[in-house]
Amino acid sequence: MKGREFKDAMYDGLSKLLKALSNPFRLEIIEMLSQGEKSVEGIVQTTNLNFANASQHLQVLKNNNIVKSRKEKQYVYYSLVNNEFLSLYQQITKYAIHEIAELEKIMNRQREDNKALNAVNLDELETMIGNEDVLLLDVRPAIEFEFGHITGAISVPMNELMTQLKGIPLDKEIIAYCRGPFCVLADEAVKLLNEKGYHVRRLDEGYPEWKVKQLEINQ
Amino acid sequence: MKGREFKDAMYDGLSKLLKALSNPFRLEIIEMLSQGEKSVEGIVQTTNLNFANASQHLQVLKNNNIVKSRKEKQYVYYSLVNNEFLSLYQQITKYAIHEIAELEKIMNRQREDNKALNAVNLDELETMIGNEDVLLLDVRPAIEFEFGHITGAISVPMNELMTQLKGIPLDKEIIAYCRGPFCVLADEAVKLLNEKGYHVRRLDEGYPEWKVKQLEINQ
DNA sequence: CTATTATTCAATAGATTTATTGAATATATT
DNA sequence: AATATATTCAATAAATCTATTGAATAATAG
Repeated sequence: MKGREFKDAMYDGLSKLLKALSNPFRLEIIEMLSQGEKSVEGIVQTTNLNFANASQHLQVLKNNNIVKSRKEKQYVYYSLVNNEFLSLYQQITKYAIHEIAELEKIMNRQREDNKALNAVNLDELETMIGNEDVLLLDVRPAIEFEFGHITGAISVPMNELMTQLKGIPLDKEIIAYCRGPFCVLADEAVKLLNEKGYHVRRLDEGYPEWKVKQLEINQ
Repeated sequence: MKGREFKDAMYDGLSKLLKALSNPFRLEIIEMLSQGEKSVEGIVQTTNLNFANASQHLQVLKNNNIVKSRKEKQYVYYSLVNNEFLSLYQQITKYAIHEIAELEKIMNRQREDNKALNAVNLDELETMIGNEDVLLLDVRPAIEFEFGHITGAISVPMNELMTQLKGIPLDKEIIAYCRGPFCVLADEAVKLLNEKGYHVRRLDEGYPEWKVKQLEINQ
């Protein structure tokens, strides 16, 4: 293989990976799968995609080694191929949030609207964990909490927050978190709890980011 | 802005960045610009693109805040927008090389063909720098060496290697490097020098990777 | 002022990507 | 066996991306 052919082959392969990532729906699917495996139906429920379309996007991700699948009964469960990919995805989103001015602006407006501007970051969270006066609140759906959650968190899914208010102490500092920086569940939780008089902030990232950070610490 | 609109806006913005990156020629342009600024003609010379096409790809990169340009006389000089982007690009390529089996295979074959399999990595290089018996050889074009090079390296552009052989000592361990992991200049240098009896290996990455590593160390 | 060089613009055809639709397949339930 | 459910497949039209071509612009040199 001549030098030119080699370069072409490498850039071709790299661009195929990036092409597979360069679609907003597929990015959203990746975020969903970074919470744990999901059936196609699970994907359909939390995105605006129909079955055939979701399946098609999942094929693209699978053909590019971004997700893998296993079949159980009539269901096909998809999940991210490994933590290395998850880490790469997070590095890309982190860059986008901090270096693309337009995205930074949109994000600030979203957080402002939901009184979630003074978010806690993962480093700050670390110093707070174990503190008796801090309550870590996971507002994702229960199934995602079961697949994995930040140590010490309690699960109160966003759609049950109103009915479970009595279980949440008014005198603690509450940190709400969800799927990641693009997830709005924690924003909604902050807004709602704030109006009820709670002292609450959101984590600026989510469970998958915490998980990757733990992996890096323990390696 | 409703939660759904927010998510859509963020994933849209992120996918636009990735779309701008998902073209093999644009990736090659990025690698060229990570050596320092270049005029459109400079890009045309080292890629297989014609002027209009190169200019078009450069516009795409510019519109997505990946490169910036300045005009001097009749020339337009393009460069990467900042080191944060350079670092992201390198993280993506690093993932591709190590986690995409097909690319890893192609790369190993390329290195095997050019006797460059036992490459030195940046950590190993660090322990060798300053050693009197090690000669660090930059085989990129002279202009790229001038824009920046690894401390202590000497410049012998690949196309002058044959004529400058007498200046290269036979008794030293030689480490050749060039633009990065996809660059074949160092492979060719290893092959040529090897056949002439030199003790030579290549750096598995290139000058831009060394530069980003220095930035991280000094921050 | 004219010619030359570097770059961009504009138009277009071909290739690729995507959403939609309806049918096909596979597994479980009755 | 018949039905229901979950998923994939196949075909297609619309949208987008890309390379090519030739013209337009801008700066310099003669």
